[in-house]
Amino acid sequence: MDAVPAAPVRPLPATVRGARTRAGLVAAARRVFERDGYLDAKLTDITKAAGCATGSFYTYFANKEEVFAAVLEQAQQDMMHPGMGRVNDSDDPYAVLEASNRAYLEAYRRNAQLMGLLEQVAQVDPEFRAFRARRADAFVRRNAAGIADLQERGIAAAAVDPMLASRALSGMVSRLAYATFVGQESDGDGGADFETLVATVTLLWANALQFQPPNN
Amino acid sequence: MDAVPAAPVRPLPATVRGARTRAGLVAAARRVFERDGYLDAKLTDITKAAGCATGSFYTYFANKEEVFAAVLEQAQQDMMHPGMGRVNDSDDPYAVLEASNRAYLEAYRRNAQLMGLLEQVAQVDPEFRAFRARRADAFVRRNAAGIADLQERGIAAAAVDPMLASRALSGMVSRLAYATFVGQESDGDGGADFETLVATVTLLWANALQFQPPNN
Amino acid sequence: MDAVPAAPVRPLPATVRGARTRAGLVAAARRVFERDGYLDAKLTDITKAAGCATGSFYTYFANKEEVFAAVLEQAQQDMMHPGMGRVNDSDDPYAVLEASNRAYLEAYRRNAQLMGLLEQVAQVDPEFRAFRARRADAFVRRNAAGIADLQERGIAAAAVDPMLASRALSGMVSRLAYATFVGQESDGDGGADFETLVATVTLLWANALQFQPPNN
Amino acid sequence: MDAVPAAPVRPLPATVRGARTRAGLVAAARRVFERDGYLDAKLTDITKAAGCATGSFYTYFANKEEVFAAVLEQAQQDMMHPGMGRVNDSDDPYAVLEASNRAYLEAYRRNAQLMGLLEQVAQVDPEFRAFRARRADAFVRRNAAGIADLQERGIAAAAVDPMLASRALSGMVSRLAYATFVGQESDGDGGADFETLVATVTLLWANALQFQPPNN
DNA sequence: GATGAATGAGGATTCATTCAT
DNA sequence: CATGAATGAATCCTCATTCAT
Repeated sequence: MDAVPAAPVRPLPATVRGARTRAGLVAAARRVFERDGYLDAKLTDITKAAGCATGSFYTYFANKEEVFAAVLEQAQQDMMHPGMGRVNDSDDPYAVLEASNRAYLEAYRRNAQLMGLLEQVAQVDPEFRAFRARRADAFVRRNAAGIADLQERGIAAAAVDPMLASRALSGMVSRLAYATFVGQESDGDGGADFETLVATVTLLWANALQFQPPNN
Repeated sequence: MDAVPAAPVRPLPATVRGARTRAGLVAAARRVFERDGYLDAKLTDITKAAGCATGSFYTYFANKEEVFAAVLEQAQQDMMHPGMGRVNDSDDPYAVLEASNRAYLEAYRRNAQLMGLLEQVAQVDPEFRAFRARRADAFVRRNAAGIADLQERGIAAAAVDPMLASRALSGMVSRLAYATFVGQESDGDGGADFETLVATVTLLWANALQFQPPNN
Repeated sequence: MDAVPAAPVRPLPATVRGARTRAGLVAAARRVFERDGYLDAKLTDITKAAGCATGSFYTYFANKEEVFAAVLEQAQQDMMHPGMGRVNDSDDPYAVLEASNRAYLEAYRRNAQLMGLLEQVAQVDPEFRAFRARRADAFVRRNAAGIADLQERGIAAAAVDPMLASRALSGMVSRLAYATFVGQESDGDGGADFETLVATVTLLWANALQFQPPNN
Repeated sequence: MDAVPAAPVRPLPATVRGARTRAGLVAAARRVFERDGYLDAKLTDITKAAGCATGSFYTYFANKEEVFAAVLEQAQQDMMHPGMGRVNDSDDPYAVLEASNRAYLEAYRRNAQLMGLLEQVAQVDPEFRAFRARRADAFVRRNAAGIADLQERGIAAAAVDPMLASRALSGMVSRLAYATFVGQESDGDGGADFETLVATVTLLWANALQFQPPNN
């Protein structure tokens, strides 16, 4: 589920050589994309960086979108953010929330360049716009479920629609992640240190939902 | 202040005719941009839409960026969001916050297409990236000042760095605005009705900062 | 005689204001041509430099060639080189030759930029190519007549066709003038000092024709 | 040494087909340049003449300058003028001089169109202006060395600075070559026959330096 | 599978010249 | 006479994609 777009079940290379070439292209593509941006990346730059001929590209991909999809796919596992799926744990909800936020922000930071790239591509290619929307939506839904659960258990006291609240709060986190890790531009600091980030975001989130102290 | 980029003090047309042509071009540009997106907009489409010759475009603008800057400039007043600058009013802080959020979201909704466009252009043109960053920063700072004020007055009880909190909460609002008004994509509703939006966002914000009930 | 081309008897301005505008345009044109070169000079730069409207240009000139012709015409008097027309003077032929060369080189030096311009325009516009050829030819013929005269009088002993010799020797001088005063490029010295130039050129010329010492 | 400009070590085609196409483009370019002149030559005319697509041009050259450089390069060997480098031969200096002049003029005549083209391009493109200057300078220096040698050996009696004399006399020859072979313009003859040219130029040169009869 | 040359549609940009005011 | 906005033909150059070797 959540398949990367533009990947029409092209059979993976049969030969070992083929696999190597394809892998080289994907790696080169990621490098070139991160260096030049998606739009300014030329297919020939990618093949040049991969050390193979222009034509070889088309043995494995139909176009730029497809390589980008492959790059994304390759990074997916790492980008999978745990979310708040396990909020109804025996653990302290606040701690769970904090762990979730930390995991999300860490993953974002690790793949910051790629996330920035995805943002760029989404502005340009409808398929990736949809892809991004799907991912965001999954994240939002997971968090919405968590919120609803906390509300039911009386831990989140705020009387808000879980879905809308999740949209707002999940957005708050992802926005901050983008601003901090991608849009650094020049500043140098701009963003507080990582732990402060996690702590603040978690606190705001918990406050917003009016987390109640565990009653026991 | 907060000048739109790529606008190197090109003298405005001296003649009435010139002013009319220029205005026509800006209007046409906005239409074409909103219809085709920034990247797919052809200069000739703009002149065609404006009903003038290709060359006339270059009487007023050096390139696409410059017209886009002009489009932006023309929309600036309306996009000016009041912010929370007057939080320390005699009014109820919660009401002030709500008014501020409503104003922001209304302005965003009114200029949704343009905001989407700006997002797109920012991904492509560093000057507009900087411009967007400047605007966002101004918004964040204003809100940070408001938060600090509320903290001093004991109304906002949460022990958070005002700047970071503002970054997070301002981001929450703008992100939601973008998702709601620009990224509607397909779903018919997707977003709750406008008033619910305002109410929820305001509630989450106030909760996050632990607004205290007015003591009287 | 020796009319500058592209000057189709356009009536000079009737009004005083007109005369002033025209003069301003010619002066501005010379400045712009010398600064940007003929090809890169834009008509609008000229009008801008002259401080008048684009359209005004066409009140006095039909195109770039015509202004350039006017610029040339205005400089003609100064560029008129005395030549060797008076070689059969009572004066010492060597002294006459030297005076002639000095005069030519001085005139060239004074109008070096313009001469370079003319060279450039001649490469581009057939009319000015012809003009330059006419001027060169006149110079050559005058010198050829001088040479023939000296030969008849037994002063120039070399048995050469006067016309061909003049072509060679006149070319020698003008070439050196161009190389020295126009094509300096970078060197800094490149050319010996002016008097050495005159002396050497004169000596070579006299030697080439085997000037005989005055027999008396 | 004496590299043609604008040729940034673009690797020559790897394939035979590539070499053929490139060669075809260079040949076509020369034809078009000679037909239309450098400035009026359109890139598409060149590809059309070469029978290939517009884009193929850019596989081998970045722009007009680069093809022109290639055309020049291809003609270099033939344009290499022997000069007077071997004046201190056992041969009769006069004969050596004459041979040198003949060789120079023959090479010039063979490549007259190209020389004219170079003159034109030099007026327009600084890189080629420098190139022309370099070539001219090499020629001048070689001849200056020859003159100095003759002076030392007492053959050239004229008391002139060898460098300046070479500048003048080399210029005389090249100027005459240009006037004769390139600037023919209209006149049917204009220039005497080739042998007369060689003889006259040689005589004037030898006289100018006051060649002494071999003493034996 | 790999190679890399060939393709060519498509769009931005320039600037001399006109002409209504 | 002066003004300056409007015109639009004309070219350069890019680069994703194909295909013969």
